[in-house]
Order: sequence, then structure tokens, then C-alpha cells
Amino acid sequence: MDLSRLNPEQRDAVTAPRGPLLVLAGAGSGKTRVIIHRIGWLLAQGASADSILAVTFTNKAAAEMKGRLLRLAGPVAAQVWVSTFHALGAEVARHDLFRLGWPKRFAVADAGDQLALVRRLSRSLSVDGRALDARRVVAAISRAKNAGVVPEPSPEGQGDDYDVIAREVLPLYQRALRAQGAVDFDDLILLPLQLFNAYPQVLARWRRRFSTLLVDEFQDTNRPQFDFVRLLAGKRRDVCAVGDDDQCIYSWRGAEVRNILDFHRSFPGTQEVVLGRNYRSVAPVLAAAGAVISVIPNRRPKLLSAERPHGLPVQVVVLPSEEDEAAWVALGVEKRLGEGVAPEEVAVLYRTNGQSRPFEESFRARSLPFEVVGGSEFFQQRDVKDVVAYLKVLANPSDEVSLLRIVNVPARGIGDATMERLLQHAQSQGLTVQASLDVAGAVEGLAPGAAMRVHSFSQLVARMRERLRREPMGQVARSLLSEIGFAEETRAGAKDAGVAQARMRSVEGVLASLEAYQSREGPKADLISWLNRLSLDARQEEESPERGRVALMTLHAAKGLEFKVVFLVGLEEGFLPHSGMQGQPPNLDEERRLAYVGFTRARDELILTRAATRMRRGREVPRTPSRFLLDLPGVGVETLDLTAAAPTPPGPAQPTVFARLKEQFRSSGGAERGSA
DNA sequence: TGCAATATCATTTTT
DNA sequence: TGATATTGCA
Repeated sequence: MDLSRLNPEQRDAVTAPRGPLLVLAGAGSGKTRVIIHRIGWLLAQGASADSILAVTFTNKAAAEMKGRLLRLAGPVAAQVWVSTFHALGAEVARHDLFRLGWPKRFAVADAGDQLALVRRLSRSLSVDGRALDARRVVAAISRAKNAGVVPEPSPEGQGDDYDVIAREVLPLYQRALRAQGAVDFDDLILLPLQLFNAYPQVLARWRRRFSTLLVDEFQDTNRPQFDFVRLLAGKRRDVCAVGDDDQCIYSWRGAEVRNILDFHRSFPGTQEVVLGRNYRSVAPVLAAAGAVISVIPNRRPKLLSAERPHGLPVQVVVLPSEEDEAAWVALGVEKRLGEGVAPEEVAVLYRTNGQSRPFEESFRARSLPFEVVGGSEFFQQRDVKDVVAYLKVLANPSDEVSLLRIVNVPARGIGDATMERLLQHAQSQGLTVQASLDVAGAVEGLAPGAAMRVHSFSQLVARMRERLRREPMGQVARSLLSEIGFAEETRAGAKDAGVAQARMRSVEGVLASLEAYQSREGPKADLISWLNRLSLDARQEEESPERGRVALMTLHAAKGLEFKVVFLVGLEEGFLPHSGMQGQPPNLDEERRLAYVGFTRARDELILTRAATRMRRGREVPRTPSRFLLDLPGVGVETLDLTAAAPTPPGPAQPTVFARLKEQFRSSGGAERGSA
């Protein structure tokens, strides 16, 4: 193991004796590098590769870590288990969840499934006469579940209305999930915890399996995840936790910074290493980031030293409108690419997924290669959701949420009234909804015509399920779609041919992914495992990480990554800091940390942009600059205001705006500035 | 019952 | 602005 390229602190962390170890690593201080090298060092010390477990939060981080590990330590590293918390939980559940009453092959409910289920369960409930916001109920349910393994009765009147409602809905929700043989994302951690607590032999087995744990981004663990780690570590307590309290950006998901700040209290005798040298960003970028984060009270003060003292100043650019912002960024990107910067070294970061649209359009207009990372937009598309729901119904007869979604898609004369009857019947007879469909003929009060249509639908499902036993699942899926006339339906429903084509392409993407999975996994591939993969890793369509493309993504998605040039856009009040949800006060400290994470992604160049006005609900609304801009230092920051010189003419966006901007971009020097 | 036209209404972040 | 709930008509 070559440790010569590590600095003394990094080397301390890498070679620390086994046992509890906390690495507090400032942004860009070589955090991942330390984890990788520590694994390499452990292997060199004779640890067996398959006894090492490295846990991360995102699949992307896991894949990245695995790749770097293989490069450092060679093929033996393939045996090291690198996984996300949720994938690990799913693995534990796969073996033993039947002990808690779930079927051997359980399904994972995704956000859409949760939403649909909660909508159904809480239809009759209301707050102040207003219908419930199902998304807030889901959020509150998740909050309640993650508050602790044992739900603690909390004093009445505490928390907002939705927390109270969640307590009411939670038992129904949980029962419904179990009845459908499904778990949600939170359960992937909570249920394994329950297993560990209730079945010592299960815990013992996993403890035997892994003797060493390494956890990245520890500041983002929530209480159940922390308990999971602690239980798994057992008496050996061989846990290496790596993280940075300044980068805690998931407190809305229950992340407890205390898990990292009080680590030594849970693991007495912890050795602590602080990594404070930043090798990533040039000094002006680091100074700006430091200025934004240092305002937060009660943080553990850190000195991040800049190891790259020289560099371009941070640029702040004000544009007249959001189109102009997008056009200007596209031009800036084009310019860098022209200078030889690789596309994958450039990123456009924003606070919310919804902000990506104008940039996608301006990039397309300039023919720039880009990729919208995450976004999950693909699986939000109606047709994609429909197709996936069909497959879920085939895979899991008790999946009522999906069944209700597709029973009348495309319209086949099974309307609300019919379904209402069938649901009632199922309820009163103690049948599953699926079963009540199968016996539609015998259901009281159902029109004969309706019963016949229902019958032919359940025949269709039964037939497809039967074929699934013998034929490749991709083939069955295709003939299912052709049988229900999906293509024709889509063509007829779309406004124009282009839209229809795009929608068909999406569906084709699902089928292609299914078939790819099948040929990769061979005979053991089945629908349920494909569907679980789908929910655990929504980005699995592309096998190879997109090279040669500019990344467009949220600040959250950018955590842990770095780029030569970063455009952080929309630095306006309401976006960054974000204006919270419906009157709920935003967590300003967290928004600040989010900005900090964004700033520190940049190695050479950081460009902050904002628009003076933005189309909001169809109206043009003036925008206030982000308060974070006020905290920027006077030195090493350069402001470029393009609003006064380029007033946006009224009416629809005009090509002249763009042309004028382009001209200005050239004459103002754009990015051609001397070093600071 | 189904579907089209009309009213309403919200707007984070992710596994 | 664009997506979804609701109404009203066939």
C-alpha cells in the first residue's frame, strides 16, 4: 500500500488501529481518498475483503467508491461490500423479513406508491375542512417512523397538524403496506433493525459476515441508520465514520448532526482525525464558501486551509430573466468547452429539479452535450408509471395501488362506480381487491355489462401471468402492451406526433431496461427483483456513467462530486435559501450549508448567477438577490450586472435578447479574466 | 359511465 | 404556467 501521496493527517486516519475512528473531513480534504486507502491498508494488513463493509448514501457514491477501490487495490477489492444503507437493508430483509410476516419476495413501494396509498387511506380525513395534502402526510409519516424504532407517545398539541394526522394514518398505512407484501424506503432500515432486535441469531449472522464497517457522509445518518451501524458493529466496534458537519443537508430526512458530533460518546475511546487541508478549490472559491458557512452559530469551527492559493475570482452574474440566465450559462459553457475543458468537468447546479428546464432548452439550442442527473423525471411520466404499474400487478397480485391505477388504463369501461362496488365487496368479504375482480360476476349490485368488462380484464391479467412462467418477461410485457393497444392509445391521446413519439420512446426505455436486466441476470431474473432494483436505483437505465456531458443537477445530488467549473444558478431568495413549504419556516442554516456544498464542488471556477425577474405562475415576478450573496467577501469576487444594459423588451422572449447578450458576453470579456 | 371542458391550485431536497 | 380536481354533458 502506497501511502506516500497522503498528507500526515490522512495517513493517520488510514493507518489508525482498528476500533472506533472518526474522521472529520472538511470539503475537498480527501475524504473518499482516505476511505479507499484505509480499505486498501486493511487488506494489506491481511483483512479478508469480504469482511469489509463500506456504506454510502447514494448509489452513485457507492459505484464511484467501488471503482476507485478496484483501481487502488486490484481485483481482490471486488469482494469488498460497497453499498447504500437502503440496499444493505434490503439485503438483510430479503433473507429474514418473512419472520415479521412479509412474503419471501416483498415489493418496495416507491414515492408514487406511497402517495397513492396515503391518498386512498386519508380520503375522508381533512384539516379545517380542506382536503389533506397527501405529500405532507407522507412526509409526516416518514418523520414519525424515523423518530425512533419504538414510536414514543408524544404529548398532545405538539408538532403540526400533519404530525397528528400521521399518527392516525400510520397504523392503517403500515397494515395496508404489509397486506400488499410491500415495504417503503424507511422500512428498509427499520424492519432490519426490528429483525436484529427480535432475532439475535439474525444479528449474529450479519455480525459474523462483516468485521469492519466504514461509513461515508456520516453527518447525514438518521437515528435508525445510526442504530443499524451500532448494532452491526457489536462489541468489536470497528467503525470508521467519515463526514463533515458543515455538509449536513438531510436534516429534513431525520439526519442528526449529533451522530457525528457525539460519536465519541456512543463509542468511547474513539480516535479522531481532522482533515483540514483543502486540495480541491482555488482560494477565492474557498474564501467565498467559508464566508457563507461561517455565519452559522454553534458550529464546530474549522480552519480549511487553501492548498491552491491562486485562481480566478468567483463571478456573480445578474441577468434580466431566466431565459437570459440559461442562455448566458450555455454560452459560458460553450466557451469553456472551446478552450478545451472536458464537458464532464462542468456542472450546472440548482436548488430544485424544476429549475433545470430553461437550461435544458438553452443547451439544446446550442447543441451542447448535457445530462440531467437524477431528476427522476423519467419515472414520473404518466406512461412510464402506467407500464410499471402493469408489471407490478403481474408480479404481485396483492399490489392494490397499482391495480387501481391501471384497471381502467386505457379506458375499458371500468369506472369509479364499478370499482367502488368491488372495493366494498372486497372489504365486506375479506377478499383482496384482485380476488373481488375475479369474482365480479357474483358481486351484488354490479351491472352485468360492467361485470363482463371486469371479467375480461382479470382474464387478461391471469393470461399474462401464466405466460410469464414460461416466456421471457420482456416478451410478455411487449405482447401485453400490444394487446391493450398501448401504442394506438398513446398516438391518439397525444397532441402531435412528436409528443406521441417521445412518449413511446419512454415506454420503449422501460422495456429495454427490462430486457437488459433479463439478459444480464439470465434465468434467475424475475419481475419482482427487477422492480426492486428499479426502486432502489432509479438511475439504472444507463449502465455507463455518462462521459462527455455537462451535468445538470440539484445541489443535493452534487454532494460528494467535484468539477473544474461550476455554475450555481438561481441565487435568489426563495430558491436559495428556499422558501420552505407553505409557511413552514425554512431551515436557513441548512440552506446555507447547501450553498456551501455547492460552492465547494468547484475546483477552478465558480460562477454564481441570478435572474432579476422570473416567470412565476405565468406572471413575471421581480426577484430578490439571495442573502447569501451579501456574505461574500469583497476580495476575490467579481460582479457582472447585465440587467441595465440589456432590458428585456415586453412580450415573448426574442432572439435579439440572446444576440445582444452574446455580444455583451464577448465585449465584457466573459470568463477571460486574469488571475486574482 | 366516460370524457371533455372548466376551475383550481400549488410550487424542495432523496433512498 | 402547467398539472390535477371537478363539473357538466353525451
